[in-house]
Amino acid sequence: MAQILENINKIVTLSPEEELLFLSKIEIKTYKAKTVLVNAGEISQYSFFVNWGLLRSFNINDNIVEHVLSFACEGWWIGDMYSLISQKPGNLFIEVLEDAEVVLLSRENQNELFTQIPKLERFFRILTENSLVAHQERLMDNLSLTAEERFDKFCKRYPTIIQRVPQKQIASYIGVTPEFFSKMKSRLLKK
Amino acid sequence: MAQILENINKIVTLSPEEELLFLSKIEIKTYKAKTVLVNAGEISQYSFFVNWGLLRSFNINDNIVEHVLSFACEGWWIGDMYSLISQKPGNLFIEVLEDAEVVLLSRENQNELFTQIPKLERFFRILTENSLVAHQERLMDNLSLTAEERFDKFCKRYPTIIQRVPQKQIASYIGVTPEFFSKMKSRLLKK
DNA sequence: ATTTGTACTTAACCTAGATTAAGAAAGTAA
DNA sequence: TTACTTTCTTAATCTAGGTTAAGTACAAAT
Repeated sequence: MAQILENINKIVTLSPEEELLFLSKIEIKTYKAKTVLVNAGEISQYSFFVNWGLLRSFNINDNIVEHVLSFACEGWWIGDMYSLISQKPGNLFIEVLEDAEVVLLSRENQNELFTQIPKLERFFRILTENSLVAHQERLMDNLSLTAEERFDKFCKRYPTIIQRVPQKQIASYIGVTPEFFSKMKSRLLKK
Repeated sequence: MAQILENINKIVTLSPEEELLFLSKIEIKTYKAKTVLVNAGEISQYSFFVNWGLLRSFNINDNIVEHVLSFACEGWWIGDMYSLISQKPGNLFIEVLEDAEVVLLSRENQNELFTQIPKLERFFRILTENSLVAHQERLMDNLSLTAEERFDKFCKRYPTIIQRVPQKQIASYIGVTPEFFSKMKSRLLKK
């Protein structure tokens, strides 16, 4: 039930009172697959932590092509950070891919918690640092690796995701069309 | 002299004593152009804040091609975040492009400051959040925009950088070869 | 059971950008 | 001032990956 506390306590140590305070600030909801939690154009109010199930964030460009920014399964956070921190309309959609139980933490509550429990600000500071490093690496990979190499890295890094999402979404994540992904895959199988 | 304090006070408010404590934890150095502050393969110990001058971070892939991750001029931070937080050998080089005065903040001192002055942890949390958002956008841009559109965005976002660095490094930042960049540029001039 | 939609494949053709190579500018060092 | 190095340009050729289009394989919905 409180696996989110477990997740937090891997990085900082909350006292029982702090844990209670934290729990009083969150909501838990379950969603069916295909539910859209955040729409582009809206101002985001929530970060999401996945207890179980699977979500993704993506944008849609002018040519009506989707690009997957991230997947989030058990134990991962997801949100439209740009909209959350700027409080301007975001560019991301966040959608449920598999029925999911999700912890909702509102921006206001999060900011209150930051002053009430500095250790939580540390937790999110570290979380954000790790996310930044991952994005920097993905950016450099997109600049210097081939699609095949990016796919290879994706498989090693997120072996469980591959079984769980339609392959066109993996194609989108690594930055190729579904058609090319299919061609590449059959090429790899021949080896 | 203390423009770094000005920079911090735009986001959080330090008391005079906190400012003094902070100043006691940093070093200021000047470097000549072409100095390399961080080498790939080394474990990074410092974050850098640019008082004046210009730095860049980049990596070199297996084919000996450079890819610029970021530029940093007056008022910007730069560092090899991956190596700093993991304390493993990094993949980045950080190099001085124009003679520069730089504030050095060691990882140890930064961590001490985080506990001594929680507001500083907030400052860096917000800084990291903003950087993450910028990297997310750049990632999506690389997936969905043409080289020309990325160049256009770069010009609007960093108008001063263009005058100051060799164009092959802008090419590298937006993710094209110098030859293609040159072709694209002359194509744009004809319009 | 049949339609409807969504995911995946295959193949022909196309293009943005890479590669290779060579020369012109321009900065730097002696 | 000359020589050396680095940057930039131009042009021919090449390729990773995109586009278009048609067909297949399932699910899910009626």
